Amino acid sequence: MPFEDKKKSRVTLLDVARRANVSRATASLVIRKSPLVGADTRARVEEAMRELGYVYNMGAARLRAERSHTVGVIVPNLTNPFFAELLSGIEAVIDSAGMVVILANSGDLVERQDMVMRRMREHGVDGVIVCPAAGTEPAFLHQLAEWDLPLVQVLRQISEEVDYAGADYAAGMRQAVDYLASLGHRTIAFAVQGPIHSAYRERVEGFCDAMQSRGLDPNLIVRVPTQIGEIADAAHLLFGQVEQPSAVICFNDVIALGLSAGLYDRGVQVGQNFSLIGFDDVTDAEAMRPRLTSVSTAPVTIGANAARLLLDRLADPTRPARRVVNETILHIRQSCGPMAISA
Amino acid sequence: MPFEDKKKSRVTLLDVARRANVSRATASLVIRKSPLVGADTRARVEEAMRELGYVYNMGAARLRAERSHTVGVIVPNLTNPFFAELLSGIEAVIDSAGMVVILANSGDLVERQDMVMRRMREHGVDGVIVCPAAGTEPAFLHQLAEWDLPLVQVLRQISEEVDYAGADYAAGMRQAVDYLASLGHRTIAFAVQGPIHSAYRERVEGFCDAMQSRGLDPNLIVRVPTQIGEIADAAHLLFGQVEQPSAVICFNDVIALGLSAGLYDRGVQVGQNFSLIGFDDVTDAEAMRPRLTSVSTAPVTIGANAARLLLDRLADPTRPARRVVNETILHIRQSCGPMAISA
DNA sequence: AAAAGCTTTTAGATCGATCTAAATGGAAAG
DNA sequence: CTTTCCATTTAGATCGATCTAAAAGCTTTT
Repeated sequence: MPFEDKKKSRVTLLDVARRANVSRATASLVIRKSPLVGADTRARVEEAMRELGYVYNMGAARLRAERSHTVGVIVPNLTNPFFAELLSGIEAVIDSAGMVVILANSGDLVERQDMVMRRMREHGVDGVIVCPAAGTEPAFLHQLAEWDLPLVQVLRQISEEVDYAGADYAAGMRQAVDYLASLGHRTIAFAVQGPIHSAYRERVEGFCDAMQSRGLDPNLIVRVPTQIGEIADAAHLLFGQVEQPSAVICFNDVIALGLSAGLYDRGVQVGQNFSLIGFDDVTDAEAMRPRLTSVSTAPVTIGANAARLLLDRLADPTRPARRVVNETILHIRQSCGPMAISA
Repeated sequence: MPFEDKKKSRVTLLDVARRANVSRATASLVIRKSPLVGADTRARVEEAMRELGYVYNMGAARLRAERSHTVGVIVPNLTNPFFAELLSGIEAVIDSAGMVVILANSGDLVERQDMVMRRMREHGVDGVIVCPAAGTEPAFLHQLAEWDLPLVQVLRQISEEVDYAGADYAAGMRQAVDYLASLGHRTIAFAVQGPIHSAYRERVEGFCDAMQSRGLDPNLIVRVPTQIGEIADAAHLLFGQVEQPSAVICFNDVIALGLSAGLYDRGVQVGQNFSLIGFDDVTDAEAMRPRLTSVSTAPVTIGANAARLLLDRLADPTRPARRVVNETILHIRQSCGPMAISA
């Protein structure tokens, strides 16, 4: 065998084929688990691969086959534990499909999102899962369609005609309002934060609808700072109002954590004379005191759903768009109490 | 121009070259910003690229050039916000170097780590940043070296002869012990958790050394559950001891959060008659009540350091291994008080 | 005017797989 | 014994870039 390992060069499929006394084409069929190849030949090739320490070269394969086994994931903010959980769900499903995740952070900026999108195309991803940056235009999605790059929207939606995985935020808000109302609360505030996007609007609308359908005033919406350390200090905003709320629903658990601390600072007993509900039900909710009652949106599940949507679409690019909207669950703990006590 | 856009096929460099009346080779030089090409020619080619909507094909380039502009990142657990912040630091630096991150989760399992590593090789990553799974053997690193795949260890180290980015955990422990000692505490517990790895050992050893050098007993080490919800219930472990501790240092902030809740449940006033110090200084530390005094390890910075180490190594594979060990900072807030009050 | 020395451009081979279309070999059918 | 059919196997073109070594244009020197 003159051509064994000349120098330091990579072991190629041709090397394997030679060693197994078959053609390059046959060796290729073995790798791809084609049923065409005979059992003994297959064994011989696999043996050769093992002996030579062969490593498949995706790059070369992709060039010819037009599939990269690669999925782009674009999130607006990695630092937020919520997105980390989402990512974890995506990664698990993509990985078990034998593909890999190429990760990018848009910083919730459309320009960066465009840049990152371009880079994904350059790397030839088979599809992308995107949580669209606030302010993303529908044109963005049309562009992608024109490039025929399969896309799944996650958590936020720009268009109804494109696959989407998220949670039923409006229903979650209704659950929160219903629960507080059942405890006798009539004046309920809503603490919001951050950039405006579909998930933001769904929550606000969900809150307003739920309040109005019970004949309650839905206008007690207060914006709190983005910086986590400053949220506590914003608790006073709850008390400058014309009508004094006895409860507050938070846009997410980060706000809930901050306001809980701020209320504590003011000597308000959360769960006793003031009620507080979070949104997302992150793991910390269980570790807080009082334990946080929160609407669970199960980010890991949403991520897994998004990944499955993309895999399905890759399998059949012509299938109609689907929307997988996860049910939310109100996780009741200790941060709410009956209105009677608040009086 | 007969060959414009035949069907739906991708615009190739050859198309661009034809449109600009140059050769494929010249067009290639333009893309790679070679100084060899004349200014007018460059302009013409760039114009053609724009007109045709050309997208660079990394896959093809990589095949020939043996560089994929791709970096593998392997973390043991995406769900942990600490790793999410780390990832964020890595991504930012890798991105600004014009490369992309391929992400994988080892689940802190060596077998999965091997699998994932193989996949990274198949995708032809230029290098990897790994937080090694607990129980990773030095052989793993030698293997990588043999494959000459550049690697940077992050947060945990298996070998001293390979690039490493982390924090000075031992010094951080000393800061915590020193601070508590300065407040008069003599009996200090250490609450630990999770799999055993270098970062674990460094913290434990740092704690023991710091205690011993002050003549204090370093044997009050208690293991708490991994599940965040169960940590609070484990607070009783602090009180079953022969000698009653007046303070506890936590392996990380998750434990601190849990124990803080557990102590609250038992009516212990953290910061008044019991002191508690966290480790990592995650953003939540500021939002807790009492605000958590914690040793900051700055995961985003560590991630950025790791990414820079890898970029440097890619630039010069022969350079000697470096270790970038970040200083920790004790962030004093409210969760500790003087021993006098505890009495 | 020829030679030498630049700068700029290019043809053609190459990377390592996949794909197409055809060849091969053996068993079954005529 | 030839023909047909099926299961395997294969040669050679191909994907879209980069690389090498040489050619083509210029200017400057002799």
